[in-house]
Amino acid sequence: MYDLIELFFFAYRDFVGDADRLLESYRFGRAHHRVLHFVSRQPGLTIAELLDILQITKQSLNRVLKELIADSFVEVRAGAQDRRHRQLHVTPKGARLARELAQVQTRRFLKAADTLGEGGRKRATAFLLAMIDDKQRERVVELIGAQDPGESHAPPDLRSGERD
Amino acid sequence: MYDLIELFFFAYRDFVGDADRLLESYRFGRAHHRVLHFVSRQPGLTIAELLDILQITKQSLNRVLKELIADSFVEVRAGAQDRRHRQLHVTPKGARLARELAQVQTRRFLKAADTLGEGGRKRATAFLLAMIDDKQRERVVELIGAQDPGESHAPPDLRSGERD
DNA sequence: TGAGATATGTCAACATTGTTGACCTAATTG
DNA sequence: CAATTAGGTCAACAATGTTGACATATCTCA
Repeated sequence: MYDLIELFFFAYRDFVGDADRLLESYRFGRAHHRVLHFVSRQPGLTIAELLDILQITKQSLNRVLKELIADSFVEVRAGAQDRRHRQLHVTPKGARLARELAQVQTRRFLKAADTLGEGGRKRATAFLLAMIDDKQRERVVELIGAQDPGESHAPPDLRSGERD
Repeated sequence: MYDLIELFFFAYRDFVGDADRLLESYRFGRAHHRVLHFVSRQPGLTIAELLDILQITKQSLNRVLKELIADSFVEVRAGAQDRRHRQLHVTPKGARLARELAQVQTRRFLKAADTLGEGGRKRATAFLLAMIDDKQRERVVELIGAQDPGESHAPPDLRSGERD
C-alpha cells in the first residue's frame, strides 16, 4: 500500500495548495480557511461546535478567528436563547471568499471526476468516507449531509439575514 | 462539492493521525515521518532528491534529518562517484519504524478497501492520482511505480554503486 | 438571591515545522 | 586554479499547534 500512502500525501498537498495560493493574497493561512469554510457552511455555528469540528484548542482557534472578525470576514452574534453562546456567521465579504476557495477546490474535483468518468464522484465519496475513523464517520455524515450539496436552490437554512 | 472538500479534510486528518500517535512515543513529528518514509522507500536517495520530493527548504529538512541521524534511524554515506552527494539509507532500526508506520496506515486502507469491495483499491488509486497536479503526476507515477510494493527482496535499485 | 457550572476570552510560554538570507566547506569540473 | 555544485549551518521570523492559568458574562438550580 506504499503507493496509496504516497498518493494520498501528494493528492492532499496539491488539493490544499489551490487554496493556499488564493489565501496568500489575503494574508491568511490554512487555519483561517478552515474556520471560514465551516462557518460559511454552518451559519450560526458556536465556538464550542467549531472547536469540536476542528479539534484544536480554543486559544489556537481564537487567534485566527480574531483576525477574521477584525477583517470583517466573520461576524459574531450573541446566542438567542443563551447569550453566552457566540453564533458565527460569514459576512458578505466572507461568503465571497469562502465561495472562491470552494471553487478552486471544486475545480480539481470536477477535473478528477471527469477523468474517472461515470460514478467517479460517488466512488470517491465512498472511498474518503471509508477512510474516516469509525467513531467520527457518523458525525461527519451528519455534518456534510446536513447541508444541500452546492448550487441548488435550497432554502438558505434560515441563515439569519446575510445576503450578498 | 462541499462534501468532498470536507471528506478529504477529515479523511486525511484521520489518516495521518494513525502515524502521529505512533510517532509521539519516539518524540518525532510528521516531518520526521515523511523523511523516514521516503528514505526507506528509496534507499540511496540524495538530499537534493529528497528536497525535490518534499518541496521544503534544506534548512527545514536538515533540522529533522539531523535528529533521525543522531538517533540512528537514518544513515548517510558519501556518493560513490560524486562524493559531494549524501546517500541516505535507513538503519535496521529505521526500517523497523518505517514499516510500523506504513502498517498502521495500510491497515486503514485495507479496511477501506474491504468496505468498498471489488476494485476499491484500484479506483481509490485512480481517484488520488487524478487529484494530483498535472505537472506532478508523471513524476509521482515514476516515484511510486519505481519500487516494488513491500516486503520483497527487491534489488537495491542499482542506484549508484552504494552497497551495504 | 447566591453559588456553581458553562461558554468564551486572554495572557504567556513553548514546540513543530515551515520560510528567507547569508555564509561556509568540500568536492567536482572545465 | 577558478567556478560550480552539493550540502551544512546560523539566525531570525511566521504560522499554527500545545498547556496552564485566570478573567468575565451568563445561566441554572437550590
